[in-house]
Amino acid sequence: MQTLPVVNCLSLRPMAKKVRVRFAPSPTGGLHLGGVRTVLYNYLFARQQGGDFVLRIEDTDQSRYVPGAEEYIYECLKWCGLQPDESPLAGGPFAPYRQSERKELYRQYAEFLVQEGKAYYAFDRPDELESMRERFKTAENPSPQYDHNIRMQMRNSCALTFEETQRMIADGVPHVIRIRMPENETVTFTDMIRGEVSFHTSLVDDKVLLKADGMPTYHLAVVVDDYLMKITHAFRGEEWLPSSPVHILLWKYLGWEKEMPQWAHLPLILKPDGNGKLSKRDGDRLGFPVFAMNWTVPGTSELTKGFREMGFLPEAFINMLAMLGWNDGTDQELFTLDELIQKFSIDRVHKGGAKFDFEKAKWFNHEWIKRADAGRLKPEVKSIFDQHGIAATDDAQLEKVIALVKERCTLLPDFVEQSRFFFQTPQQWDLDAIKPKWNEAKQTFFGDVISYLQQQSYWNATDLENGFKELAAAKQIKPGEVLLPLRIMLVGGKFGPGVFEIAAIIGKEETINRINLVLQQLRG
RNA sequence: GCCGCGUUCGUCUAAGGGCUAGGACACCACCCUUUCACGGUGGUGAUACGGGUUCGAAUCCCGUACGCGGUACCA
Repeated sequence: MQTLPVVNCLSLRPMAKKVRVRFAPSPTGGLHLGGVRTVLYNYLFARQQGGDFVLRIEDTDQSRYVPGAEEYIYECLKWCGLQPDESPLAGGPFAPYRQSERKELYRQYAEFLVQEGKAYYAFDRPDELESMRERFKTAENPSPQYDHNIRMQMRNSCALTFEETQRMIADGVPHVIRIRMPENETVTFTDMIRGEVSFHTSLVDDKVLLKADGMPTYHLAVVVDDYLMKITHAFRGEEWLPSSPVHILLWKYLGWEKEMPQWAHLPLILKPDGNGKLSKRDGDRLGFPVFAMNWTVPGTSELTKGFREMGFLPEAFINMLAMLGWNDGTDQELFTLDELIQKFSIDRVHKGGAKFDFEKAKWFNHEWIKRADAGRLKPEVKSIFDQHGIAATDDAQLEKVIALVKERCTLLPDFVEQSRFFFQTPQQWDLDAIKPKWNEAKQTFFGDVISYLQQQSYWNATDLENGFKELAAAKQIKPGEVLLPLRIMLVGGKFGPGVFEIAAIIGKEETINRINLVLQQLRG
């Protein structure tokens, strides 16, 4: 008997290449919303496919090195719960994961391309490049490229003789290696999000592959490292789409075409007003965060606020980001990370850019706070209380308070305003809300309330409420007339959970104390 | 300029040739609530434009407009 075909299929499954994705930021500053979303999509895909998620640091531009930026990235990923399987910090089978530490590795590939005639040495100095651009600049072509049209007019190994080239290299003349873009080819590939995309090579410039300082550019490094690290799927921002033909040609020229990852160019996150990519500036201007966490430019006091410090829950932050450009096809908007892993699919990623809406972001956070149980919220709330000098020593009581006020909190710091009066006697009261309707009868009534409360041995919300209302009825006062004053006395303002819940928590002594305090002020 | 990618309520989006184009945020109104919230009900509000193809187009094709991205020895 032959094996059933379906069994054959299954047995072939494990042979399929293991999914490996990477997030490859350059450590130049805070981690932007869009960056975190790229991490997220990478992570979701990797987890769903049982693959690996790699963090690779693209620090090939030494002039843009910013101390602390790399640590900041680790911290962000940790906060978001999107930890890489391999990274400079965690190590892994393909170390090093920092491109600056892989510097020596890239040159051989660039030299190989030169030998193959797919790349060439170029000796042009920066000022020569600039004057070239000046010289060829016209109204129709405001930014001339270093391409096949002008290649032969520059100082490079295409235009110079073999001997001249060799001599200059021997003399140590600084040079770069550029890719030699073909003059008349069409590069076509299938993007997982956009479908078939094609470019004509005559319109793409001879990009620098290896810089004069020996460092690769992004173009070379991304191809070499994705190959060496066995990356199977490459997710990146849409801004990379125009240079994708260079990368695809590189995969081909290096002889790795069969190993090339599948590409997915993610839509951009746009500023809420007007158009354009969302930038740190927009956040400052409009008053919302753009970075995941606070970021201070080293050596300055220039602080950019982050979502974490502004009081977002990581669950909400991730959820919100996931929905910016993706949905599962149903009306569901609230997803846990596990649900996202289960349901994420690249073909449901939207093609167009999405304007960032801070109001919606806050809504996600509010929903997550409402859903979270008090225990989950406790560490965050405690730390915020610490910052505001609120001492919550009794854990059980703190949890009660959190449960009572969380539906009124959109951002974590809202817990301060919403629950300070549980722990501290109000310093100010909204007396204007009581005064207009205040009279002798009410003054007397609250005196009676105090005597009543003093006699109570039971102290819970239900009994207090019943007792208070009975007393009011006995004194011929409508509960509605005295409930608001009572609230102001206990809370200080017109907000907060049920008054008797509050009285139950702050206790007999403090309740009476607060009533007294306000009564005195009302008398004076 | 050139190249590429986009375009459904103000915003995020659903609808992959067939209903009054659905949901969410925000906004407004009402209900609940003797505070504030939560919750509930309802409302305003969109297929950029022009041509095709088709019995029928938000959906497929072409063009235009608009937006964005790229056009660095930055990523």
